Amino acid sequence: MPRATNPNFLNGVPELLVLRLLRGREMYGYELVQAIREATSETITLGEGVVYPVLHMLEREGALASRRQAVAGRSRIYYRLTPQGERRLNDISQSWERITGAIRNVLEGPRHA
Amino acid sequence: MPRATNPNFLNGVPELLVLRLLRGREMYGYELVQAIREATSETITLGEGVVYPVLHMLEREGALASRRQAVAGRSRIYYRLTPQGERRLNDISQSWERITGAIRNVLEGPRHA
DNA sequence: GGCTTATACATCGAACTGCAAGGCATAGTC
DNA sequence: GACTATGCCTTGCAGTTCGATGTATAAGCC
Repeated sequence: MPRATNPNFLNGVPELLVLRLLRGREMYGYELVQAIREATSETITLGEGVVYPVLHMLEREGALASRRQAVAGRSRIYYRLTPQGERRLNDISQSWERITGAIRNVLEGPRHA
Repeated sequence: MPRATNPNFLNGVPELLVLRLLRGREMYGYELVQAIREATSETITLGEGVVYPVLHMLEREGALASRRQAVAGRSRIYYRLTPQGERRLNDISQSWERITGAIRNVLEGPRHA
C-alpha cells in the first residue's frame, strides 16, 4: 500500500518567495535575487542559480508570464503573475502555513497552558 | 568570491522533530513515527525510511544514546538525548525560527499597518 | 490451521532540491 | 585597461526525503 505522503514537504521555498514578491508588481531575475535578500534581512540569500531555474519552470507551467525590455544596453526579462500563478501562490502559502504551524506546535511542547 | 549561503535552509525538519520529541523522554523508532503523525495531527507523516536513518545518524554524531530492551518478544531500541543533542536541538530550533520568521514577514507583505 | 494486521527493526534506489561555480555580454569607474 | 556591477544563463554535485521492500515475531479472526 502506498504511504500517505507529505507532498515534498518544505521544499519550494524559493518558489514561494518568488511568487509572493511578484504579486502586485513585475520584476526581473536579478532584481528578485536582491529583493529576496533585502526582504528577509539577509536571512535568506538565493543565488541566481536558484532563482533563474525557478522562473523558467514557473513560466513553463503557466504561473508566470514574461516581457522583454531593453534598458541602457541591457536586456531585462520582467515576470508577472498570471491568474494561475496567483492560485498557485495561494495554494502554496496555505500549505506552508499548515506545515509550519504543525511544526511550531510540536516545538512549543504538548501543552503549556 | 564564495557566495553567502544559507546552511541548507529548511532541510532537517525530520531531525528537528525527532530531537524535540526525544527531549524529556526516551522513545524508540517505531514509536517516533507515530508520535510525529499524532503530534502534527496527520499533517506530517514520516515513514520509517526517514526516521531510522535520522536516528542512526544522530547517534553516530553523539546527539543520541540508545538502549536495547526486549518487550514481549520484540526488541526495541530506546533513544534519548545527550547533552550534545540538547545543544543541537537548541541550535536548530533557533535557526528554524529565524528562517521561518523571515519567510513569514515576506508573506505578510511589506507593511499592512 | 491459515490469513491478515500490527509491531519493530532495517536498507536501497530514485527523485528532487538547492547550491556553488562558471560562462557570456555590456556599461561604468578609476 | 582592469575591475566592478548589472543582467542573463547552465551545469555538476551533494544532500534530503521518499517509497518500496525485506525480515521477524505476536496477535486477532474465521
